[in-house]
Amino acid sequence: MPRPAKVTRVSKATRDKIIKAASHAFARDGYEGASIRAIVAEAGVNQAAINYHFGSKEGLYRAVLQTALRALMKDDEVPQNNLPRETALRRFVRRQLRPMTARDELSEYVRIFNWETLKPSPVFRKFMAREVAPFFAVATELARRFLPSRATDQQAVVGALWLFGQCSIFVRNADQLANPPLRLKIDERFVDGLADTIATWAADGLARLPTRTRS
Amino acid sequence: MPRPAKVTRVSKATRDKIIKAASHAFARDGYEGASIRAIVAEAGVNQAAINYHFGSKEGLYRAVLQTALRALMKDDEVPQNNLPRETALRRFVRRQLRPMTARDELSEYVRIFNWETLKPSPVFRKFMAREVAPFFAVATELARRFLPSRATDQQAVVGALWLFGQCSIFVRNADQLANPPLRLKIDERFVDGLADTIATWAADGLARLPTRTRS
DNA sequence: GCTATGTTCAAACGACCGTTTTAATTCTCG
DNA sequence: CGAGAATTAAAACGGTCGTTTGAACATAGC
Repeated sequence: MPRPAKVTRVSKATRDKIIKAASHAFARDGYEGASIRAIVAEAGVNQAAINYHFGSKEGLYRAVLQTALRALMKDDEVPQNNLPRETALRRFVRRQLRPMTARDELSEYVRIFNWETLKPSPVFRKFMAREVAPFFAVATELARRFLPSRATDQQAVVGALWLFGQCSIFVRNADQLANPPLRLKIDERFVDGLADTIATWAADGLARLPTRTRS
Repeated sequence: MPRPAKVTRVSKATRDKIIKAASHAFARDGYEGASIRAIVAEAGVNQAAINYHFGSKEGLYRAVLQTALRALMKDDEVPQNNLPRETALRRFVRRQLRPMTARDELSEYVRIFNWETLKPSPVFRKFMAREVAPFFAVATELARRFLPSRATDQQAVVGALWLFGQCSIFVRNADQLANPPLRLKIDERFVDGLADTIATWAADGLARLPTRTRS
């Protein structure tokens, strides 16, 4: 099981092609469902290249998760505390909804994480346990700006989770919304309006968080 | 590919054992991830029994979906329109949250449907397209009781979906909530409180559905 | 009890899986 | 340029998958 020591120009190109194709495959079929043969076919590289460059399928998945997390956190890492909380919330929601229309890398990454929430892979558990924390912290901070000052940490976490949930349900079901029997036309304007709606609901909901939640 | 003509006593027992084990497996690993060999091992039957009784893995999955849907719709089919809308909403939410604590068949069925929302199987698309409709209609009707009278059908559908989403995100992440770093103690009392919270939020949110949503 | 039919069983088939091996090719650098 | 390392390539390995086969077993009806 040789592994590259020096990283040459060509090998980097191969690595990038593999990761790109692997993101496609893992997003579409999940970790177990995606096959190495399908990935190398799409990437146009040899099958052994994956084991050579990443050691194993797990190693490749680790690399994809790394790439995904970096891309997803890129703009969220700087909490927009300088903005009015309503504006910050609206932007957060809109960003979460972006995969509904943007069929780009970002929506693939979101899908990979959706797979992980349903059946976490061992790779994910080990690798992500700490890396996701700061990403989640942004949402928690955002939620706290709307919560009553007496809210506990746990309530803030629940609020943040609630926030993610309201967005992700639409992202997850975007295709079903677009198809019969609903046939919603999901374009930028629709998502903009939806972001307004969710932001409004969420702001109201967080502000009146019942203290009974942790009864 | 022989199939049973008469259904005898013994064959029904075998069928039931298989369906029970298959529900376990499909809920845990999804349709593709679950293997026939694992199912028959858990059921304690021969491997060929599945092809004999259900024709194929797809046929078995169809039977499981049928069982699951029947169980999930059992009490929801009768819309509780005689109750005050707040009570009906609270009960609906509480029922949706039931799998958080009830580690019984019902929670397995919910998990199977979670798999399908992430990657619908051909079986599901064909079989469920119409069967799910009445189940979803109950939620839509419930949402409509809170919406402004001017709300369109599509807004009611979005409201219903929003309702499902608020519940399912907690169901889906129940395990993560219970584990570090949160360590929430998810018992009946917690879920009761959570149901109150969600019902309150949802009632408020639906009542002030912005008309811009369908811009 | 015998026959016919329903049901179970062990074994095998071909296909696909992730990984390894071995050899050829390409690149890097003195 | 040429030696040595890095990378690609093709083929094969062992394993699991869903399905099929053909014989053994259990059951029902006359």
